[in-house]
Amino acid sequence: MLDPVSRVRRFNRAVTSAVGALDTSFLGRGRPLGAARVLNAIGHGRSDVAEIRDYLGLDSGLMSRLLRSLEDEGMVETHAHDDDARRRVAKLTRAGRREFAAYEALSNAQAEGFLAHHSQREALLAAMDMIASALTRERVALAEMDPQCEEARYCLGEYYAELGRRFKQGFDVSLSRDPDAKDMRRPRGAFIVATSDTLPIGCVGLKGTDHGYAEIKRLWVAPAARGLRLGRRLMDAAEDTARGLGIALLRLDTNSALPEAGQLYRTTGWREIPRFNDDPYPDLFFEKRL
Amino acid sequence: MLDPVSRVRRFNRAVTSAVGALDTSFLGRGRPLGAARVLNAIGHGRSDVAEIRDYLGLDSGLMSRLLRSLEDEGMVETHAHDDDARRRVAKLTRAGRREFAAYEALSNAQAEGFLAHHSQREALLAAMDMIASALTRERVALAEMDPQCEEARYCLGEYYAELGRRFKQGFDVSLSRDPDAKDMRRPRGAFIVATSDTLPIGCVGLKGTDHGYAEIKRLWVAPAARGLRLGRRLMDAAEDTARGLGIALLRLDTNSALPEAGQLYRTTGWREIPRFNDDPYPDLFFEKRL
DNA sequence: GATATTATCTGACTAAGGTCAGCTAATGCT
DNA sequence: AGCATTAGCTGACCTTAGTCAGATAATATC
Repeated sequence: MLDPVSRVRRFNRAVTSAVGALDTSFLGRGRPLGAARVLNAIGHGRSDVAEIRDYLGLDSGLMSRLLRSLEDEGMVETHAHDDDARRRVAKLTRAGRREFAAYEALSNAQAEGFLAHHSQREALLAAMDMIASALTRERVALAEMDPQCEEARYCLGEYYAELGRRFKQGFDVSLSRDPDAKDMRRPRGAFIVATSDTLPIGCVGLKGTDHGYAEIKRLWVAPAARGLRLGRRLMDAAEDTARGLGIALLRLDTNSALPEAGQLYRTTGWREIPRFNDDPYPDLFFEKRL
Repeated sequence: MLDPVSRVRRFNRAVTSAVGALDTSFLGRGRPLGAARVLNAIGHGRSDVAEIRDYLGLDSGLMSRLLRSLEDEGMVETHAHDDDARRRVAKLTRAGRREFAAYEALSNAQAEGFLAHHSQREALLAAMDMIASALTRERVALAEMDPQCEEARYCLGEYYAELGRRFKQGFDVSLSRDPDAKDMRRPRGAFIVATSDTLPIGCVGLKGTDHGYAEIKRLWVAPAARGLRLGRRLMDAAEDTARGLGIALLRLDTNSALPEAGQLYRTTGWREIPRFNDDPYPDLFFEKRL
């Protein structure tokens, strides 16, 4: 009853019936689930027939028939691909977009229903984020992004908020040596964001300098994604990027109030060095030769 | 991307594919899912055909055929019920028990796989408990249990641990006026446990005294189940039980370090009264006339 | 004892999902 | 130009899940 495996299995049971309920509500629109899935895949922007087939794991014959039935219903139109007339591209008709919106409304309603009447929404959402991250761990994607894009700004905002909570004296970005966005763009540096199924869950910045080394900045992992060794993956990616840019020496600063960060650096080949800047927040300094 | 509904839907997507993976692994044993479910239901102790049918939501014709196919495979034997020869009782054969064990092993392996390589197991399990409780909120069952049964002891252990964390001075059961188990058994009192799909998630004790009133003791709600208004449900059940036992006056003590408890009492008809015992831990005392 | 109710089973039927071999037309390669 | 490959389509077929109307036998009710 109380061992970890039983708890996971209890969770599985609870979730299985919830998933079944959503499927049932989808059936309410009078269309088999297979066709509804295809329609939704197209609505979410997947247009290439092969891409949809791959995403939904369908046999090509079945896919073809489902697409045909949606065409007969007037929900979908297909055209030959511009570059390759063998390939087909599907798009929603006006009626199809209306139908897709109805499915979206159902999904949203069930999500809202789940949150409704729960007085600890934020805790519940954090739990869901954590589980979704754990379940899709092997599908976490790292990608270089502009340090001023929406995803990056979200990560940095969360990062600053967390420093504010964890530093006794709080954290004020304007007092810190805020890296210039242009120093974290190629070819001087880079900014890497980890996303799990559209949700940003971590980031790291590689900041170019004019002093013969680059700096690692803004390493952050969302609370929901801790325990997945994402920090290590981000650092590996940042170091690889640095190597690719021909950078031979990396430095970083951190604070002893973030022990898990120091621990990560120490176990991945970083060497503690004396203070190399006058930023008021850090009290620990590291260096790594690539 | 970051609004609550998107986060719930991301969770749904993650979980849907995980559930599908478990179903697929079940298919690996060469038996359709329907038959596998019946076999597992029997393995988990459901023997009455009608009970299984009801649990799995199957049509009686379908159920009959699935049971027949399991019999043909030699996994299951059915007999007429002792008291009513119309009813049938199913039990696993030796081969059926072996097959059931194989399914159990699959379920356990996938649960263990989920937990494996995750360095924050306890946080992950707590998140799963919370979500499972929220999903099965309307299926939380309150039942009177013996205050010394396994479920009750688990709840009390968690309750003491939580007091230890929340009281500045810690909590030592032996210093508190630990209610005698016999005072929380009928007809003097009762002990009520809330369970969600086998997991105990809350409790409350009704302790009989010889002073013309009964006391509410050991009200506890698991962290994973907070926000579901379970505390209120437990209190309602305890008060109903007290009424049923002919008790006209209830008292309780609590501590201002547990503000949510005080809040609950104040909004449900309890009236603050002066200290009525010499227990060192409580600093707030309430009374309610039924 | 007759009649109604029940628990389960059987046969007939349907929908949905899925597989597979072969077809057509476009494209890539030499 | 000729051949192989690729993307998608079609027809034939199968399994699973599910529904529904009786049939059968045991039990409950009057």
